Amino acid sequence: MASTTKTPRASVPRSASVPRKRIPQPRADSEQTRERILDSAEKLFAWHGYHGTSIRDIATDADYQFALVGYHFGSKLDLMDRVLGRRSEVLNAERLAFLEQARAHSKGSPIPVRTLVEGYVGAIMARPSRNEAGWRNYTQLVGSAVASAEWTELTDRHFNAVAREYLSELQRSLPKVPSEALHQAFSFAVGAMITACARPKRIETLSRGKFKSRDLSTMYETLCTFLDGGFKAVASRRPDSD
Amino acid sequence: MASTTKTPRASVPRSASVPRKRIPQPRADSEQTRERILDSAEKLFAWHGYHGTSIRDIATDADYQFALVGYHFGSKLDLMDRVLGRRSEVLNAERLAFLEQARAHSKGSPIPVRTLVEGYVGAIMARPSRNEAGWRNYTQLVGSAVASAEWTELTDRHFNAVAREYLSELQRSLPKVPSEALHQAFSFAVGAMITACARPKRIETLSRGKFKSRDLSTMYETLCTFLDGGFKAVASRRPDSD
DNA sequence: GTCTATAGCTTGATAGAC
DNA sequence: GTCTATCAAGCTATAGAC
Repeated sequence: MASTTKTPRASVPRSASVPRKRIPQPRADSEQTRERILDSAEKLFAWHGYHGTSIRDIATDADYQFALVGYHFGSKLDLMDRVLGRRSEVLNAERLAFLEQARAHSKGSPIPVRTLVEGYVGAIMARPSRNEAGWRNYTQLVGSAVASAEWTELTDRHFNAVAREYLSELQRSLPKVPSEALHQAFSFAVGAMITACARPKRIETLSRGKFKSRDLSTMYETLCTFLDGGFKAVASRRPDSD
Repeated sequence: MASTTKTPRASVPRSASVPRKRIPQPRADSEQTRERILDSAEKLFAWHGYHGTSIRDIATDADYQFALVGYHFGSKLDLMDRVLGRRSEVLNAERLAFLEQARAHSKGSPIPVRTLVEGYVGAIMARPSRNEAGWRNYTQLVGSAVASAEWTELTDRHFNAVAREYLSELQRSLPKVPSEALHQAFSFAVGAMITACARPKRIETLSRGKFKSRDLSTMYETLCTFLDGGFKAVASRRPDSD
């Protein structure tokens, strides 16, 4: 399972006793070790689920002894939290930056729905870099975490703050939509996005192999159109009269 | 965890040696036992995931000894399959019946997109009976199964056939939409539906408790509008000219 | 059909050498 | 920072009594 090329750390002569070895700050390769463990955990959690993956599996995949995982991350649950957090921080920062830019650009007038959708969805789907294996595993993991009851607390903590920012901006753009319906629509949109990310191959099996599901950016355009249309349909629905 | 009232089977004097006891056909209460085990498995799989639930947990919840689960269902995986299959058969039958009826009603002309959406989504969300605990657990379980890589084979097997029926009917209603885009749109719709089913409380946490997410039928109307709008937006998109 | 008992394995965590 | 060794607890599966 693990064919990762591991730099032969042992053979690097780290000058046995460096003149001033101060505080036990992370060594040069410590960070690299942590990253490789996170990569493996991310991959295995994504493919076999949290409980379906053992710490031993992770350590083996990363090519370390399994006690090291505990040393660096504490409990298995803490590890899961770090896996989710590592890239959610990137996503959150990008989505907020996009929002700031859109706000600046529109100078107080409402931001088009399509733009908001593109900002939120684009962060995870439109960047070519997001098709690197690590990100694919991550989106897959987040997709199943968001859909499962077990991880509500964790995913809420990592994603809700920014989601609320977009939601309130959406409300400004669609002032006539009742807030409850908008919350519902937003969660539909997130659901569509997240399962598209988590299981991009669904198109392949549904069409019996007729359509190869190349990568996420293939779906990005259609998804934005779909969601934009969805929001607008909810917006133009006649007010409930019953 | 288990407060299920269990009929005291032991005290029912089942006439120790019935005149003609033929083949070991399921006894009267055998089916009831199987159902109760399935109910417990469904609930626990939904809340803690497949690997997060042990056969012991299931047996305890159902108030039986854990060896009995193996006796009735074989391996844990077979049990999962039965849990998924039990209600998917109901859903599939209803969705197909709806489709038949819609076809008969429209006499050869295309069925409106909104109608197709209502048929597919309605089977799982619009029936008040679907808010019974068992169905709620089931939708939650299906939601996480569909979103996770582990269960692709299983969920495909249980749901794809009917999904394809709806998909081809959608294509007849929206003949100008490229087949690939329609496949994508359909999987977005399923994603939105399934996460709405799996995590209906998302609205609650997103709105910080402002909106109680009563039950699935509350969202049904908005979801149909949203999806209908999504399909139509994809349909009216100018053909890609790049 | 249901229960008791147990075999054989894997798990998460940690103590301690280097 | 990394590895070896070990632990108690939990797991699935099954054999056999009733």
